[in-house]
Amino acid sequence: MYTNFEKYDIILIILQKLKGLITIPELPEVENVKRSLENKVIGKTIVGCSVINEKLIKKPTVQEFAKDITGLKITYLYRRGKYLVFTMDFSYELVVHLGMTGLLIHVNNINEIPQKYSKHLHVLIQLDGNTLLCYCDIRKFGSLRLLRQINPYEAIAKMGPEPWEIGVRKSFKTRLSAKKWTNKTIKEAIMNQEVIAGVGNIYASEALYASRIDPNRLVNKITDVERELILTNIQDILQKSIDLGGTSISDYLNGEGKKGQFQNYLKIYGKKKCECGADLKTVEIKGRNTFYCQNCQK
DNA sequence: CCTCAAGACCGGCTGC
DNA sequence: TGCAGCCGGTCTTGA
Repeated sequence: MYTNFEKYDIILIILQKLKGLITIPELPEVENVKRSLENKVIGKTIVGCSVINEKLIKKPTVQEFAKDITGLKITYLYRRGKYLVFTMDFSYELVVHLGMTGLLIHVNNINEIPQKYSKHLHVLIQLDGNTLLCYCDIRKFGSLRLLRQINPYEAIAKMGPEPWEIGVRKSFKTRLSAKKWTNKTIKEAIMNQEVIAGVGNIYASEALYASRIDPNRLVNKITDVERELILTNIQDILQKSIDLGGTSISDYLNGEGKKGQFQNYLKIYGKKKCECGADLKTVEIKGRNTFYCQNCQK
């Protein structure tokens, strides 16, 4: 089926099967969506909008969303954490979150949407030049918000630093030192978007494994050196995944059937055994499945 | 007013 | 074949 992708402008590839688990769009995947999409949509004017499933439109009302977005020109596209933000004329912003199974795809015709997603098409945005920006979502965990720039989206306003922004080390450590985290586990803390942007369940597990730190440890027991190490590993792992994710999308477009290379570098998430040979443990932290090695992570 | 844990939201998939 | 339960990012709810 991958050969079919050759003629499609696939913007996001998700649902890579991994021992019963799935990869969901976290920072690296959303970054690749942004890079793939920006050249296609910047400068385009929205000439129409159809909302098939109203549940995904969070702001404003569905009727207002479709009416207000029509006629706006997309001037810029950026990523903030796991959110995609389309900057528009007249100080509007379209804020999109892909949830777990969101797909943003730019096509000439809705028939080009992969079959798997076509029955989960929820929002159709017509661009000038007769192309379509489609939002599909199997589990409907995603969201679209059309906002005025003067009223920033709260989740983004209070979001922690981007992993590579200037001052991230200081900001990360300051936020991690907040009273609310002292008796929480380190994994829960780094998964929270207010501590650092873009880290989800998979990358939290991987970064803590790379840091040799037990995800169950409480934040107030994590030394300053260890906090630095965690941030460094978050940066390295996310960057590597961004780079590999780009390769993956390119492979799909080329119809080579490759599933991307990032999963080949996973050390812990979804695994049964550690590289050291020990059986991995799983524990539920904040309702999320957490993998770690009792031998390597202390 | 605040914090915060738990529940809700979903449907493809697995396993019994 | 049927169906309960798993999975998880974010928002909502209620204590």
